[in-house]
Amino acid sequence: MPELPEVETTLRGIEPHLRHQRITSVVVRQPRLRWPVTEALSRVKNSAIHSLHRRAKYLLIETDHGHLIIHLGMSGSLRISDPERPLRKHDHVEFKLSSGKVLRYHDPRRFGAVLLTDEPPEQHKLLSNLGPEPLSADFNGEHLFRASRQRKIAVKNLIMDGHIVVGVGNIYASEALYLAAVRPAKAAGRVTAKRYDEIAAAIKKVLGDAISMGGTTLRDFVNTDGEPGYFQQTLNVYGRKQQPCRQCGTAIKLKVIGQRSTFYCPRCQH
DNA sequence: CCGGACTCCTGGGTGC
DNA sequence: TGCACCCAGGAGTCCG
Repeated sequence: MPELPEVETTLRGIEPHLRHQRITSVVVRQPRLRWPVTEALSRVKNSAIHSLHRRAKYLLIETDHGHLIIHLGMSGSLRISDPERPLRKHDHVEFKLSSGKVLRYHDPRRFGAVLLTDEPPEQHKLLSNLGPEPLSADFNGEHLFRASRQRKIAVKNLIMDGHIVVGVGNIYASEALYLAAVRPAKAAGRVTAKRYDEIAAAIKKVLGDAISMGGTTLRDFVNTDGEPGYFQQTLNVYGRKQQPCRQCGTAIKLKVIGQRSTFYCPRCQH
């Protein structure tokens, strides 16, 4: 399940293979993704790729004929491949490149998206109301503190709200709150400024470490079937229900918050 | 505006 | 080994 570090790792993996390329054709095998992949996508045929960027978990590919906006949902991946390589089940969209390689979008659960927009991507409605990037200087404890006043939602839901800060998925939300020693269910409006400093720092650490890890284990994105080095970092709480806390030995608890599994140490986190 | 529920989908795990 | 069942999850959308 790609979280922000995996999306960043994907970007870094495919970027060298797409830079200075032209898209020579587009094949859509399964148009039913999060939003239908329409015929309009074929407009990128015969256009040059100028740049790749990431905003939140969206990959943005600038071409002569608009920006491709790609989201991996929770099971999506992008891979550079040789065209004669056999298709895998769920290889839904393919871009042929002037290099002779192809970029394949693969997504078993089809929660992802492949869109094309004429607008500057930051003005697209999916991107226009997003909060700051978690690793940017705009994101800090003060930002969280201000955004959380009068809010009754659980602090975990606050940090997972893309309007507040982008890129904090379910796994890293639990991990960051563990590092910050804050109970996930605590009302966001009742968390102090000081503790938001710790939460912001923990988010930066968890995501930053995961990106470094992705970078160091980055596989060749060409012709690999395996996933790149996702989740190699040691998780402290996520998925560790009933297992001992690494700091104090207390059994890790599982609690569903906002329909999502949430893990925490009842002794270390308050 | 806010909070919470619902929704899309398939693979993997479990229990019988 | 097969089958029914349940669950996971990003994030947009809807409802009260």
